[in-house]
Formats: sequence, C-alpha cells, structure tokens
Amino acid sequence: MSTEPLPMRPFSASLPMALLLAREATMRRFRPSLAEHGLTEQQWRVLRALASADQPIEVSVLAERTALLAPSVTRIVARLADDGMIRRDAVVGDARRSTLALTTRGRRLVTRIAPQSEATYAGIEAAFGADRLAALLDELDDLTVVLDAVDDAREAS
Amino acid sequence: MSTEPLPMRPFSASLPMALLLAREATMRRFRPSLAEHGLTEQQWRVLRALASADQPIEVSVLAERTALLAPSVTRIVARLADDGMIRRDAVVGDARRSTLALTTRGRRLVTRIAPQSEATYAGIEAAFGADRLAALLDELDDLTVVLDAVDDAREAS
DNA sequence: TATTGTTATACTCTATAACTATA
DNA sequence: TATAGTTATAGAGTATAACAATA
Repeated sequence: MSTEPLPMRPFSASLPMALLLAREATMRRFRPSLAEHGLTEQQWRVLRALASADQPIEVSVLAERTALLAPSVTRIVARLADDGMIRRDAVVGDARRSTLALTTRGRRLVTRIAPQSEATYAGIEAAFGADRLAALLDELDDLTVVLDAVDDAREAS
Repeated sequence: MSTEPLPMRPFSASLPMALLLAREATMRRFRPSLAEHGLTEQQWRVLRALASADQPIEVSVLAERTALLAPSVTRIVARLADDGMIRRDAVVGDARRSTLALTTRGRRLVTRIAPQSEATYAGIEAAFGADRLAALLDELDDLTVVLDAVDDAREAS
C-alpha cells in the first residue's frame, strides 16, 4: 500500500459523510416505529410533509420538501392514495396540477405515530442536549439555505 | 383539511430532515464530478474510505465506515475489484476474513478526483464560512458519537 | 455455538428520458 | 414553446434471511 498522502481531506473530515453518519445514527432510532406501521422512510417523509403543510400542496412542492424526485413522489403518492391516506384535488384554472392533502385516515396515522416519534426525539435531546440540538438544527438549515441560494443565483445568471 | 394541530414538532424542525436536506444541498455539488467518472455515491464512499485508511481493512469495518450494509459492500467491492480498483488479501490465521485496499489504479482514480472534490469543498467553505463549517462538523461528529454510545450501552446491558 | 462474509430474494428508490396534457 | 406531472426503464441500494466456511 502506498504511503503517499492523498491530496484531499481525510474521510473523517468529509461533510457529506458527517451528515450521512449523523443521519444514520439518528434514523436508527426512528426506524423501528416506522417499520411497526409498515412505512418506508420516504413514505413517512411524504406523510410528514403533508401533515405539516397548512394547506394542500402540489407534487413539485412535495418533491422539494421531501428531497424526493418527481417520479418517486408520483409512485409514493399513488400508493398512499390507494391506501386511503392521501387525497388529490383538482386545481381550478390549471388542469395540469392537482393538490395533495392527508385524508382523515392519513392524519390519524400520523397522529398515532407522533408520540413515539416525539419520545425518540426527547431521547436524542437528553443525550445531546436540547440547546445544542437546536443550535445544530439552525446551522444545518442555514447551510442548506446558503448552498441552495448560491445554486439559484448560478441558475439565474 | 383538519385544523387540529398535530402533537409533534413541525417538519421543518425535524433533525432527520435537516440532515437530509443539508446532505442533498451538499451532494448536489459533488455529484457531477462523480458522474463524470462513472461512480455512484456508494462506490465513491468505499473508495474514499479505503484511501483514508492507513492500512487494509475488513469488510465489516468498511461497512461501518461507509454506512453501508454488508451485502451492499460485498457487491460494491466485487465490482470495484473486477474493475481493478481494489485488492483483496487473505488474513493470516483466520480464513473467514480478508482485507481490502486500493490498488495503484484505484489510488490513481481517487487522486484524479480529489482536486475537483477539494475545489467543491472550497466553494462550500467560501459560502458558509470555514470556521462555521469546522464547528458544524465537530457537532455532527459529536452527535454521532453520543447516539452510537447510547446504542452500544443499550446493547451491552 | 458464534462469527465473518456471501448469496438469495423481494422490494424500493434513483435517475434519466420520453411522453401526455395543458398552459 | 414551456411547464406539470406521469410513465417507462434500467440500474442500484436496502433489508432480511439463509447459508457456507471457519473459529
């Protein structure tokens, strides 16, 4: 094995890896509860995004908020609609679009999972510190906003 | 749509989502360079982990460091070994194990990608701030360590 | 018996392109 | 012509269980 150092930062200092490992460590605690309800992570993201929206939203918005591609959203939504968790409504004035919202049943499902999810969250806060966690969340949001803003500026130019 | 608030934090305050969105915003900048070299994210993680190891490592260690499952590692390593990027060596004294390391060719591939990767990193530091980024990395690592430590303690008990 | 790793299998997501309907 | 969304398709990863070899 060569001893020549590579001209790049060590793996342990990689931001994508740090984000991935932190997400893994976090999700490891949430997965059992999702599995119990037969939900994939992506399905849960969709349900969660719809539950948090204060009004029905379109596919493109849902895709952006869940970090899923449009074809994935189409499939996941079709499945959840089949299961009676999601409702589609036509948008007046533009027949290409439709909006998505949770049905009563879908809302009930989210409500059923919420307590376990919050308990898991409390455990993470207890282990890491609530203030630290809040600060970390702020930094993560800012990083996302900053990087997306630069991307948008590039696109516009 | 019901107006009853859900008994859980808003989607925007979800740690798993914040980590995922931050990772997406970050990876969006690295992907073009990987695609250029015909590598998937996971293959790159494997190559990167081996490049950073100061000695050959076993499949189980590689799986842990890359956040991949053992069957995925087996397949990815087989492919990269076929392509001549990775070398397997028997472990003396235990025929079940073998160690993995980059070949000269694999090392050359990583070396070729490294400059682009570092340039992307520089862009992220410029946009977000090098100090802030370093602090964020520290917090992410700590979060991971803390959560894994609790998990380990649970297992042991 | 426990461990390391591979194989088998089913499912899901990713990614891109092509396509439909509509604007 | 551009946009929103769906469909088609290929490829890869995820997850679990079963298995082989070895310790």
